[in-house]
Amino acid sequence: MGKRTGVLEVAVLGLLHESPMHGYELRKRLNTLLGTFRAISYGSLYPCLKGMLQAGWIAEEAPDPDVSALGKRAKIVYALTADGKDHFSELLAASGPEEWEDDNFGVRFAFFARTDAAVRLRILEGRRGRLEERLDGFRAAATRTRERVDNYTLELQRHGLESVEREVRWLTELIDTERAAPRPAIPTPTRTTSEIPK
Amino acid sequence: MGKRTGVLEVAVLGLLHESPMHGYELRKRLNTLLGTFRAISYGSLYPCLKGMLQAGWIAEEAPDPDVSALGKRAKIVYALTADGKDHFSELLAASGPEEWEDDNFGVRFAFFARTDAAVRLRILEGRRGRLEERLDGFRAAATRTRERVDNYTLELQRHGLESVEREVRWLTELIDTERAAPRPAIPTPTRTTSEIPK
DNA sequence: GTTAGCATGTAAGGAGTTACATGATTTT
DNA sequence: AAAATCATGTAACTCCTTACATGCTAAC
Repeated sequence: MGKRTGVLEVAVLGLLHESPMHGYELRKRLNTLLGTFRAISYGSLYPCLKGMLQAGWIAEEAPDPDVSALGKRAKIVYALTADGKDHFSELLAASGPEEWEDDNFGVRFAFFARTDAAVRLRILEGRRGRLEERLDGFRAAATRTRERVDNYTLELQRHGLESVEREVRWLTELIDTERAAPRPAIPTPTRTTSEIPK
Repeated sequence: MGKRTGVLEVAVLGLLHESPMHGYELRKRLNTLLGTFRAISYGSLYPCLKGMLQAGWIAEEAPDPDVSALGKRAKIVYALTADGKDHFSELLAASGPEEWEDDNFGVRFAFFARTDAAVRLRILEGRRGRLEERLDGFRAAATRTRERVDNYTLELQRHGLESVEREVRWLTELIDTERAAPRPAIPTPTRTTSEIPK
């Protein structure tokens, strides 16, 4: 299935890969993972979980018997299935142009520890290339529009340019480090999924 | 009407405020204005123009008679109406929390030259405050999650933190400059709209 | 004369948001 | 006993994108 995989799905898979969790907690972890800016809402998360359940990538864990015995409503804890683990691995193996677009890059980088070293490198270089293209476009536009534009617009463009240049330098450092000492991807999740069959 | 005004609409109004333009050109100017990253597509722009026409903020200029005489299809050139000019002024007068959110801030800043000095200052300070909150959240999360997180995630967060700190310094410089020498908003468009009644 | 770029659009859909609705549990 | 925050969801909507469709015009 060519299901267009959004940032959210990857992030959820990645977090559940570490350990099972319920929706509310997932959302909090998601927001620190994605940087506080991308504030995921429940209106996005729960439908997403629903879809992933149907796809068979995650499953509800058996409710805690201690809690159920007390007549309390147990939290719905989700865990990765074997299929979900496979699916996540496939996603982490991808290194096409989409992986270094603004939105995707963040999530992909966040799970680099589990990503193959060669894929890591390709994504870092891809992103750097993308940003360098952007710099070229910027600078070309700057010489074209010079004088026709007020100081504020100019200042905004200058700041934007510097931000991108800074990110390029950051990427270069990372690439150099990767090349000097390529670390293998960490192989196993902290928890096996064998107990939760599809 | 509480019509939720998107980035696109503000940007179009602002550009047409400088001079009338047709859609294709507008899109190019839009993309350099918004920074090459936010690549507006025709599928967004033309429906947006359509809506703005209906709202009465813009109007089609009379086609160039020289071109029409040759039997060629004239370009559709849009210009601000008096209503559109008013509407744009109202938008530029807004300085609420929405104005310093990531998406809006860029456009608002781009048109600072036409924005009232006091409003400018409030937006800059509002944004800085917003980013500082974000820094606090970041750092709190960092101390909470320390050690529970791998090096890549850590590195991503570190870089994000530094980027935000950098933007805060930038804003502080701008605010200081504004306070030292507050410049009045430039008052008139380069072209009056009196010739294009609603 | 064909490729590249100019110019205008529409239809379908994606990835999320806001606002709403509900109720349990913990803290003050 | 009130307020906060934990916890789970749904419905409607927004803003924008992709992919498509069409044709003109300049450059090589």
